[in-house]
Amino acid sequence: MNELELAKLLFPEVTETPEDIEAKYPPRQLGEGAKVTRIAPSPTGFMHLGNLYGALVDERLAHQSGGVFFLRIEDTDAKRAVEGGVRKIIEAFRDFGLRPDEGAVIDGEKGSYGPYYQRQRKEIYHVYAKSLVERGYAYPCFCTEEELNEMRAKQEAAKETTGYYGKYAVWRDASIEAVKEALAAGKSYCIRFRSPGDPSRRVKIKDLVKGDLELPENDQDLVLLKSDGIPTYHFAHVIDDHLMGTTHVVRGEEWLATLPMHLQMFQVLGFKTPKYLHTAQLMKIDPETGSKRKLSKRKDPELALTYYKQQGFPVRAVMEYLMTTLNSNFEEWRLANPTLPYEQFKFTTQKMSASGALFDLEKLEDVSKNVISRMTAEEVYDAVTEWANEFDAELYTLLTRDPEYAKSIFAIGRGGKKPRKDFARWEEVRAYVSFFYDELFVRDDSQMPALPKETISAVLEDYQKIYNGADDNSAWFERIKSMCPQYGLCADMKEYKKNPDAYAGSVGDLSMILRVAITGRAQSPDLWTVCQLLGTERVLQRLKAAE
RNA sequence: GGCCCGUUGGUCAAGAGGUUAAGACAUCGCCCUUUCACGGCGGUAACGGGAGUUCAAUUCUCCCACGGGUCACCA
Repeated sequence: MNELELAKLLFPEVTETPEDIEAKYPPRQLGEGAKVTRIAPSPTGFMHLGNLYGALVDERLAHQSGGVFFLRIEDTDAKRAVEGGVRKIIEAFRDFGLRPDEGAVIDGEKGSYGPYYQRQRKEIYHVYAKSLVERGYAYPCFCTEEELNEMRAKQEAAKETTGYYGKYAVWRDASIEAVKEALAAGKSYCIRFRSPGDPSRRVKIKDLVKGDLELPENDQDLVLLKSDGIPTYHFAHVIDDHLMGTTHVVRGEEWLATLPMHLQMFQVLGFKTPKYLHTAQLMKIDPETGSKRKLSKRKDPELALTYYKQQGFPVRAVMEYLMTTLNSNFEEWRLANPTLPYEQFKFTTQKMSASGALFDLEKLEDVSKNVISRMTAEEVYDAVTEWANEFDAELYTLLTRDPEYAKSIFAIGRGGKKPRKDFARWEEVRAYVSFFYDELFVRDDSQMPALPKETISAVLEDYQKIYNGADDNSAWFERIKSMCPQYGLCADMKEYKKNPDAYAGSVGDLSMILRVAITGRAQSPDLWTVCQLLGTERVLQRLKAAE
């Protein structure tokens, strides 16, 4: 078989050589140890937590080392592409604060190692494919889908390894006449790799997450170019990451099985192999079966990035949560450095876990509460209104009607050494602030203390007479205490705890009556502060309404 | 089924031959307190099983079990 003739026959349009292409992608001029990483999603229109998880590793690795982090769109599968999918990807990364230095952007792309859309790189792949044919490392295969299915069925029945390899690689050693004949007949074909591998031999590779690996060599004649001339992931990965100068490939561990293929191609093409990081899958406990399983797009809404946006988790909270699962020493660092941005944490691949992390929503909420507690009232206000503008129109209207009032609500218990942690998501703000707005206020009388109705009514009525909005915190509380004796309540909690039977109740009960009347519920921030914000008129109104 | 990866409390996890087997979340109790929250103190709770190597194994080796992944002209 004449390889040169075959190559010319298959790729008449290709005039360039690999050397020509290489010349257009000079090595990057970066500092010592600078890492080049990439996030390479398919435009399926669905961004999930796993994408973000990997992207954060990429971003940190690159930016921590003075390297480059770029976004490449893997749109080689026309069937799965979704209208507007690319836009969603770009927006999702932007929303979560991950900024690629190069690659696809909203209207086009930036950077000099493009194109960053694989469909636009067709000619490049063809140059390398042609070169492989010339060198005897690739050949056309005219098998139809039916033929391949049949072959697989036979292999399964015979309990043999399935696939296109060895004696099953029927076009591997076809004569040039046979190829010409098939071509003349207009048969559809793909270009396959002529694998030099032998599965009884093993390849050794050190994965930065998984450690030392020993895998059987690949002997599958995988498809390089599909019949439409577009490459498969495998071929595109090798060519692109070589040309774009990727130093570290971060991807999910589902790629481990095909790693030997990729290593083999890097070798045959004479490319330097990048470092690999195969990250563990994010798992969750299936509520139905109770067992651990991979997060699934279909079953788990919390996997979609849009879920976090809707729920109103602050971006930083999601990123910090991801950091805690990514690097086990992050939490320790965070405790020691409560106010530093996570970007200052030294992220290392050594601390990455090789086993799959269970996604833990409760932990996320805890992280989120901490993140929110560190924000200023102003920042909370901005974030909540931005969220409400999209997801809760009524709340948005109420908050923006009087921004200063809203900010003073968020300022309660904030800024000190022990900030309150009332909510983890913006979605919870509505309930939290409800009693500050008459439109949202609801009183739950079942929260009233177990005292006779007459006592409760009397307290409410009497308090209206003596309430003074000008009281400071201690004068305010003294006044409440002074009311106690007339209802047989104990004004001193310590005394009450010693002799609970001597009294009908305590100042705590009296306070609770007022609390429920004013806030509608048994839990609220400091009542005096709440009253100050509500203003005398509304306080009296609510006391009266509760009588 | 073949191949590959993984397995420390309910969850995330540190530990890399000799430890009272960290810490965080969750949970429970106590304290602080007019409620809640915050905070403080304390409790319950773990090395999947079996062989082997060794004076010593959670840590090394092998087998098993379990969980996961992968076996496409999808990524």
